[in-house]
Amino acid sequence: MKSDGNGGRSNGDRTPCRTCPLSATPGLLTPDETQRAWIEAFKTGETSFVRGEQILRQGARATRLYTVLSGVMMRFRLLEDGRRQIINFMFPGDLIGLQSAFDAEISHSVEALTDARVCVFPRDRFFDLAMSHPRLSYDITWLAAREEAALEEHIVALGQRNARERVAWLAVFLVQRAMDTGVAAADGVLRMTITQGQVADMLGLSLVHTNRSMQALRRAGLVDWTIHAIAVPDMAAARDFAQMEAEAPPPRPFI
Amino acid sequence: MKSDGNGGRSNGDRTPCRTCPLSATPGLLTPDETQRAWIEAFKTGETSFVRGEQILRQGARATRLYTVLSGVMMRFRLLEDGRRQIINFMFPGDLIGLQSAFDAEISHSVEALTDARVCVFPRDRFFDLAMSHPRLSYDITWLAAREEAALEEHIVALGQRNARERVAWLAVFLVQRAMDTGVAAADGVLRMTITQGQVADMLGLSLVHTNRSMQALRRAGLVDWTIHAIAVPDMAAARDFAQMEAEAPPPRPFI
DNA sequence: CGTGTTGTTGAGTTCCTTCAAATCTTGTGG
DNA sequence: CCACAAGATTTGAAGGAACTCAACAACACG
Repeated sequence: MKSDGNGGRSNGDRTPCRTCPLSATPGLLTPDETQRAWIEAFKTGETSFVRGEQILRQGARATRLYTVLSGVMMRFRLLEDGRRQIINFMFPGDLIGLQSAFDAEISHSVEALTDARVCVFPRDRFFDLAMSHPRLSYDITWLAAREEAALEEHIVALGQRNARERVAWLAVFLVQRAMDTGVAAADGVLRMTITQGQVADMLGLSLVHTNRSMQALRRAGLVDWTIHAIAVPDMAAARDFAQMEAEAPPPRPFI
Repeated sequence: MKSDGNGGRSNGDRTPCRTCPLSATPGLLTPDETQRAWIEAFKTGETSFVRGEQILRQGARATRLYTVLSGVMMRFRLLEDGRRQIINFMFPGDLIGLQSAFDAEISHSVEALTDARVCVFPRDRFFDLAMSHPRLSYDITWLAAREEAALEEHIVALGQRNARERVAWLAVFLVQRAMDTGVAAADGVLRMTITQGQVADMLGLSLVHTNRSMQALRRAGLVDWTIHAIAVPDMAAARDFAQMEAEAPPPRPFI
């Protein structure tokens, strides 16, 4: 094991794409044999991160693209005065650092929220890949469009919902996403360590007010969110409270 | 002239891509001769919209993709109770409806903020285009990634800034964007009709508070925003007030 | 068994919203 | 060209949502 420039430990075990763990994920569309071969050729290795480690650092020059193999990550932006805004989350199958394929400097950091493992691709071969394998390029565009839709949701949440609605919205979003990607069982409980300070930074609320909002939702029986786990006993009720529309996301491709 | 299903008037004048008005825009990378031919083959026509008309309607099934040729548009989302959140803006060269290339139902509406003209592409040929012309597909991914970065900014603004900072942020964003795309001269003044109600819906603020914030910025000499025009006399000062980082966007490709 | 991190609670203040009404603009028809 | 209606902006006042400051309790880790 050796440490690479970006932190995290790359390790010799390189899962062949044929036995990619993501193939077992119900919400993901497994690529066909041909695509798999292309992906395998593009891939340079794998890296593991422990909870709290950073995959990308704001302001750095990006040299890689990643796909999440296991674990959950968050993407955030730091302001000069130290304030932090969490932009969104990455679950297995999500692509990390697509913007960095185009920009010299990255505008955000990415940190592991749980222990995580990622698949590594070289940034400088991305253009060639896109030219020679249009099908993969198409799937990447698909992923980018979907990511955009998620950010759209986040904007609506921040712009139109009050504190308790935001907390409920985020809980439902995370638990749903986790169930879709196999990170959580289908029982509405996501076991993951998130501090209230992090929740506050996702939702644009103060820590104290976040705490009180979480308590209110717990008393109401809608969301029981502790540092260890998020539990949403009745997804429909919580969704309703947060004014979310039920959506069945179509299966997504992955790289 | 005849009206098509989505509103707007398509008209017989079809600008050949060779003389595309976007070529004159400083912030846009004109495609080369080969690409231009592909684009021209993909294009089905042009449509004009007057201020207030809708290009896409939330919940409808999408059949087309558009590129803005002239004018400014906004993309927004309606909640069940009538609240509205404006997601972002489209300036010349921006692609409209990329998500609709993948999703059956669109999650937002798009409306013309000024009289506008768009270039129309058929959605059902998008996949074929991506397969046969990887270079165009790559550029579209580029655009999607850039759009994502803009939404990221919006999230930071809503999550971390107070009312006056948000108004200043939006003013700078719009004026800068307008100057980059040739919609406004390089004098920091964007002549465009935007009501305070619209501004409120972009920023997640009440109309009354939006009004008071705008007045405060006017008194401070930072932003003079009337229904007819946005004036930012000193971009650097306004940017500083809104805690924005100065950025020189690289030229963007367009379709 | 300390020490640092995270969560909880109380009190006071600020920011933002809501409601309501008045003024100003703009467009339209007579 | 004026009168009028509809839409947009402005102002005041009061209430509520969210923030800050500050202290303490619970927990996790070496």
